[in-house]
This record gives sequence, C-alpha cells and structure tokens, in this order.
Amino acid sequence: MSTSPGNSPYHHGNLRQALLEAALVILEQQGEAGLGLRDLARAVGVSPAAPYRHFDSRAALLEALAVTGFQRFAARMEAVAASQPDDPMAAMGKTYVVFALQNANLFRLMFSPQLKKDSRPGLRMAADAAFDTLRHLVGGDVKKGRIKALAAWAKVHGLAVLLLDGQIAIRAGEDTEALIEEIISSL
Amino acid sequence: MSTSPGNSPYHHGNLRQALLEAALVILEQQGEAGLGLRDLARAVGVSPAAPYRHFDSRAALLEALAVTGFQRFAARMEAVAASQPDDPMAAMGKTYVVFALQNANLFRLMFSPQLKKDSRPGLRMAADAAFDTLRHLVGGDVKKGRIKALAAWAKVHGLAVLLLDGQIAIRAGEDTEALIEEIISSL
DNA sequence: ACCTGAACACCGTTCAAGT
DNA sequence: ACCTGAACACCGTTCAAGT
Repeated sequence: MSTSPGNSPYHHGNLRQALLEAALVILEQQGEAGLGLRDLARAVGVSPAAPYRHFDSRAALLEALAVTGFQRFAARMEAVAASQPDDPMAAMGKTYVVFALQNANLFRLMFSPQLKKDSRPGLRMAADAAFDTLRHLVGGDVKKGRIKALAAWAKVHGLAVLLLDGQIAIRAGEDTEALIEEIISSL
Repeated sequence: MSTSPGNSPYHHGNLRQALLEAALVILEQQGEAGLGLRDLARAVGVSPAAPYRHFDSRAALLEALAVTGFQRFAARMEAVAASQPDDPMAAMGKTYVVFALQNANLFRLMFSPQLKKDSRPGLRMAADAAFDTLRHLVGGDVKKGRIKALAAWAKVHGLAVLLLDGQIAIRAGEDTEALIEEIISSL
C-alpha cells in the first residue's frame, strides 16, 4: 500500500503498538486462553520470535494489556466524576459495572489470578491509580468512611464479577442496566 | 506396604480419587497454572496417559475440582445456616469470605473464566446448588427481597475477590476477620 | 536496532499395545 | 477394564544469524 517512511504499518517502528492492538482484539474475541504468542505474531505478520523484542514473556504481554485496561477504566471513572452527577456513588458504580460487561475479557484479565499483582509492581500501580477516583469519592469522610467505601466498592465489584460469570440470572425481558442501578442504589 | 485386594493405594481401583486428591494439593500450593496433567500423573505415580481413563481433558479435571469446591462451600454454608446464628446474613457472609481466603486457589478456580459455566452444566448446577442456601436466606421476602439479596451477595462476593486480589489493603496490625465483619454489617 | 529461521524443552492428547 | 509407551501437534522461549 504505502512504503513512505514513518507510516509503513508493521515491520518498522511500532511493532509493539501493533502487537498490543491486535492482542486486545484477540483477547476480546477469544479470551485469554486463545491469545497465543505465535497466533498473535501471525496475526501481525511477523515471526514467532519477534514479540520477544518488545515483551519479555507472554505474561509480560498480558500484564501490558491489563495495564491498558486499568488506564481505560480509570479514564471512564474520571470522566464520570468530572461530570458531577447527582449521585456520584451511583453513577460511578454503574460505570464500573458497565465497563466490566462491555470489556468482559479485558476486565477478567485485569483481575486474573495469573497476573499476581504482588510480583508485578507495574500492575499494582495501574490498579491503584484506577481506583483512586473511587477512593477519593468516599474518602472525604475519613472517620467511618473507609468501611462504607470498601463496602460500596465490594458491592459494585462483586456485582460486576457475578454478572460476568452469568451467576446473577437476568430474567426474560429484564433490563440489565435497570437491575444494576437498583442493586447499586439499594441501601 | 500392602497388596491385599481392595486397598492397594494406586494403580488399582481408585485412581480417579487419588488424582483428585493430589490435584487439590497441587492446586492450593501452585495455583491452577502449576497444575499440569503430566505433573499430576507423576505425583500419583502413573503414566501421563493414565488420567485420560478418568477425565476427558485437563479442563474436565479442573471442572471436577471446581465442583468439589462448590460442594465444600455449600456444606459450610449449610452448617452455618443450620446453627441458627443471631444474624444469619452476617454469619453466612463471614463464612463465605473466610472460605475464599482459606481456599484461595480453589475459590479462584470455582470462578475461573477458563471454566465457562455456560458450556458446563455440571459446574453450573454445582454453583447454583452452593448458592441455594444463601438464596433461601433472603428469599423469604419475595417482593423487594431479590434486589436486597443480590446486593448482599454481590457485596460479600466482591469483598472476597478483592481481598484475594490483595486489592483491599490490610493495615499493619489490623484484624482481617474484624474488618470483614465490619464491612459485611455496614448497612 | 530489530527481525528471521531453526531449534529446544515441554505440554495436552491420542492410540496401539500390554496386563 | 485399566494402564503403559511412544508418538503427534503445538506452544513458549532461546539464540545464532541476517538486514
């Protein structure tokens, strides 16, 4: 198509970025188990060994994807907080759950047991940063606020996870978003 | 040790059971990723192909482990319910979270995205059965009860998951169980 | 500096053969 | 009926070699 320097699609310059983008697509379509390094390399049109110039291992690639996920998540949460909704907790909670449902496999990867945050400071930092907006929201009242904040966070996170797992049954003709709002605003 | 028929440890009769028991140990020690079929076979003293007489695939083995997990979980929940505690919701919630922390990798496996319950009716049934006690608890009031029940479930489940992920920071010298109780009983 | 080609160790799985 | 031994396809990863 084009051979002008600086915008030849792959093989030059931005393979790392190309890998990440292709990986995100494969991840959402096939899930983490379907994201092989060789398949990814093939999808990008590069040799099986090429990704190793940009990622130390498959785990490092997954970590980079999870970090991206936390960044996108953080951007959404900040946007909602900045929009000054009537009920900030409810609005952010809904955004939280909707993000999980819209980016199912990415969200799962962000909390995958395979990516132990204890041994991956980069992931931990990204996760902490992503939850900062949430923490600041209820963190105002420092006294009893912590317990309430943690309880609200747990409720929202648990709702997201149980919905992803298909564990909370949606009844025929039921509006999922309405159910989410009801559960979040309950108590 | 003994060659009397009916109780020779392996190679006869109960290889399936032996595999499951060894797998549970490896799972809790090494995590799901560290649970290879070949390693498992070696641990039990059997050839790499032997497990296939009892499990169709590695996924089927993991599913069987997860089912066991749900059964153990259900047993705990039923025991608490049967003990008629002052505050059933609080007692069961605490049991829920403590089970998750005490059986970390098994609990993670029970909700692993790798074991999609949509395509595994056995797993779905085991999971549904495990949550039955919980459902019956708040299912008494059918009107607005569902939303409240789901909210309580989500809070407890989210707390378990976030604690497992190390996302909820335990402060120095803080009592984890006390924190769990506080969060569960908050509103 | 970045990528290729070929190799290595390893894994899940299959299958003919043993007992 | 249950297990072994050997093989197959495949994967993550490494490394010398190319450009």
